Amino acid sequence: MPAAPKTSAEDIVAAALKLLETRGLDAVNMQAVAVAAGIKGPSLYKRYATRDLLLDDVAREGLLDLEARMGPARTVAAKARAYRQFALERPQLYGLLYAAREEGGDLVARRGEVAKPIIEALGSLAAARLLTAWLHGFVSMELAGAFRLGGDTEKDFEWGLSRLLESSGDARG
Amino acid sequence: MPAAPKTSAEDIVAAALKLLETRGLDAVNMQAVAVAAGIKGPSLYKRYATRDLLLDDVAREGLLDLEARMGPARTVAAKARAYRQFALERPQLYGLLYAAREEGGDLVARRGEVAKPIIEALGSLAAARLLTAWLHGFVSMELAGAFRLGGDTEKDFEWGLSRLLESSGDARG
DNA sequence: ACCTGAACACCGTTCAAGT
DNA sequence: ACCTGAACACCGTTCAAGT
Repeated sequence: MPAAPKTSAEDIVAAALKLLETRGLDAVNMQAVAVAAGIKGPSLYKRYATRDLLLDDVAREGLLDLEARMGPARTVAAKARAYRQFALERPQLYGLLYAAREEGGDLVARRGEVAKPIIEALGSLAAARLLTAWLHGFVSMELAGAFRLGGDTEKDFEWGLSRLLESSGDARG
Repeated sequence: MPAAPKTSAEDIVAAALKLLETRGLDAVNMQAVAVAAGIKGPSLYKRYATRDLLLDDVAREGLLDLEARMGPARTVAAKARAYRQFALERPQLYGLLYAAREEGGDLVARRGEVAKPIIEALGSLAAARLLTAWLHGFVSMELAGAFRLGGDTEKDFEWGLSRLLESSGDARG
């Protein structure tokens, strides 16, 4: 007899995302995700052959959220601020986005999608790499507590941003 | 009867570092590190209460290596190149350096030490944060394969570096 | 087709006992 | 003091059996 699914791909990824932000990456284990999605651990393997593949899908969903967040921002500066806000609001998810895993997956390509609007707006691959590297580095270090001692992180972000956008023709957001 | 140690802190960290670079972070487990250092798994807990504390010590050693590598470089540009070379040569170790773990540890402070010479040379905390954020972001993305498609990574690095050091009074290395 | 309980391997960690 | 074997908990993963 054909069997009715008790859950869906959306529910599974949503359950994993919730566990990730509320209890951290370690809490996103196959058993916990499965139960949160209404099934048992082993059943999850019908959909994801390994935990890494599940995490890839979680990251993919996170990248879509990030793109949606940056999309409406018209200037590069506004996109950069939206990027940072996303990382500050969902630090565990942001950490997952840049934790390289599966070789076979297309995560690397999907990460590249985030940078595309910036490359187009700046009109230069080198300039886009300068900005995106700084952006990723800045929020990574901020999340890791690297700026804990002294200084005004907010001001440093804005200062760096305007410094990097100098003479690049981007309207100030 | 007092018992003679079969190994030393140096041997343990060295064994862990070797496992890290040759077989990745997952291979740095308590059993494997212990055996590589000449003892059995449970004995390692006499020196490190948890695996995370062992990894903290490995990261601490890695940061000392990184500082030693950057030390001789006289200009900020040369320090930045040394930083990148270190990351490219020891990617697994570099990944470990910036993977936040123990709250109680002093790793965050030790990471700050690496930036100190750059802050001093540039004479501005904001300018140092701009450069170190870009540096960390650039090599992180490079290691993660973000620059896989198109462009000349080497040239982009040099371009970004000179762009960031413009009008900062740093002699070209 | 999809779900489940039972089982296995591996790893972090503890502990009582050895020297 | 430091080392060890045995044991436990937890988790990723497999599999035979259910519907």
